[in-house]
Amino acid sequence: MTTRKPRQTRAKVTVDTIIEAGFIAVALHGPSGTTTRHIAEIAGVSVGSLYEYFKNKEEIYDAMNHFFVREILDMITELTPTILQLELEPVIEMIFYTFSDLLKKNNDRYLTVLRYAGELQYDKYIPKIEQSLMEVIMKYMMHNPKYLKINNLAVITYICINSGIFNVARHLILPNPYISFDEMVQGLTTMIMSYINTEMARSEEH
Amino acid sequence: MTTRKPRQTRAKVTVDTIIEAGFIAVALHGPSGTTTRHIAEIAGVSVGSLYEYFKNKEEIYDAMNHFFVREILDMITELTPTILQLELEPVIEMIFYTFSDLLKKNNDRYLTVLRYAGELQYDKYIPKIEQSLMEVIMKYMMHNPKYLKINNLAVITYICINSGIFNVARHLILPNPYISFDEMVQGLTTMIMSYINTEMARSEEH
DNA sequence: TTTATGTTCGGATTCAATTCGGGTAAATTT
DNA sequence: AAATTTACCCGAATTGAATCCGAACATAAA
Repeated sequence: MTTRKPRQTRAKVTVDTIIEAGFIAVALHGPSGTTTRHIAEIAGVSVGSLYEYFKNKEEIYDAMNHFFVREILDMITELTPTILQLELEPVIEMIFYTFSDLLKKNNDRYLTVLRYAGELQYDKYIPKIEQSLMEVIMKYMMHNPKYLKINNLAVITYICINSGIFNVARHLILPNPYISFDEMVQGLTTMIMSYINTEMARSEEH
Repeated sequence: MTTRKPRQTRAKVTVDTIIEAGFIAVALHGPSGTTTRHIAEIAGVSVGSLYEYFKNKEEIYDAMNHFFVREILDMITELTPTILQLELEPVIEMIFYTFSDLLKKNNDRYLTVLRYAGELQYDKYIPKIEQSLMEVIMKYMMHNPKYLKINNLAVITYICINSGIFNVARHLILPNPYISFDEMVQGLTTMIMSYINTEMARSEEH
C-alpha cells in the first residue's frame, strides 16, 4: 500500500538491483512486454519486494529514467569547465559526441531503452536536460560577451537546444538512419552557427 | 480470434464509431487510463465488437494514428500547388501555421491526443510525414533550380524537417511554453533560411 | 537477550484484455 | 419469398498481469 524509503544497506542494494533489472528486462522485452515477474526474477527478489519501494511498475520505469537523466546532467556539469575554454563551434560538436558516447555506455544500455522513449515517457524529463543546457550556454555567453548583444537570445537558445536534442535522439534510435551521425552533427553545427551569426548581424544593425 | 474487414455499411459505421470513440476516450483518460469498456461504451457497442475488427486495443490506437497521419498527408498534398508559387521563407511559415491549425481542428482533438504522443507511438508514423515533406521540398527545388546547386541538399532537408517537426510538436504539447508560437516560427524560419544561405554560399565557392 | 522496526516473501485478490459460443440482420441462392 | 449462407453484434466467461497483504525473517535498538 504505502511505499517506504530504504533504510538499511541491503534494502538500498535491493532498490538498485531492481532498477538494474528494469534496464535489462526492458532491453529484453520492451516496456510493455516486461512484467513485474520478469523484473523480480532478474533482480532475484520476490514480486512483493518491488512494491515495497515502488508504488507500481510505472515508478520503476520512472526511477530508471531518473537514473539516466542524472547521468546526462552530470555529464553536462563535468563538461562545463572545458566548454568555457572553447570556441562555440567545437563546443557544439563536443556536446553531441559526448552525449552519443554516454548512450553507448554499458553495452548500449541507454540507447536500447531510448528506443522505447515514448512508452517510457522520457519527454517528462526533457525539460530538466533543456534547462541544464540552457544554464551552460548562459554561462558560456557570460564568458564570451560578444554573444550577449543578441536580442532574442532566449528564443535562439531554446530552438537550438530542441533541434539538437531531437535530431540526435531520433538519429540514434533509427535502425538505419538516412544520414550518418557525422553528417548530422556537421549539419546541425552549421545550422546553429549560421543562425547565431545571422542574429548577431541583425542585432548589430539596430 | 481472426479479425475481419467490414463489408456492410453498418459495419463500416461501427469501425468509424470505434475510432471516433477512441479519440474521445483517450482525450478523457489518456491512453493507459482508457479501457476497452470505455471505448465500447462511448461508441455504443459491446466490447466483443471491438475485437471483430481490431486484433487488440493497440490496433485501435494504430487506426487512430493512421487517421491522423492521413489528414496531415492530405494537408501537405493540398498545400503543394500554393507552395510552388511562393518564396521559401513564406513557404516555411505557411507549413507551420497550417499544421498548427490542423491540430486545433475538431476542438483540439489531435492536439489533445498528441500530448500522449509517446504512449501512442506516433513516432512510428513520423517517417511518412518526413518523406512526404521531403517530396514537396524536392518538387519545390525543381521549380526553383537555384537551390539545386547545393551539395548536401539531402542532409539539409532532413535536418530542417526534423527540427521543424519536433520543435512545433513539442511547443504545442507544452502547457505553458517558454516562448510563443510566433516567436518559435519566426526563429525556426530564420534558422533554416540562414542555414540554407550558408550552404548556398559554400557550394558557390567550390 | 528482548523488543521494535525494517525487509522479504509468495500466495490471494483484483481488474482489464481478450475469447467464445450463440443470437440477430443482411445478403445470396434456389 | 423461403432457405441458406455469411456478416455482424453481443456479453458472460476466461486468462493473465499488476497489485496487495499477512506471515516469516533480518537487523538494529534497548
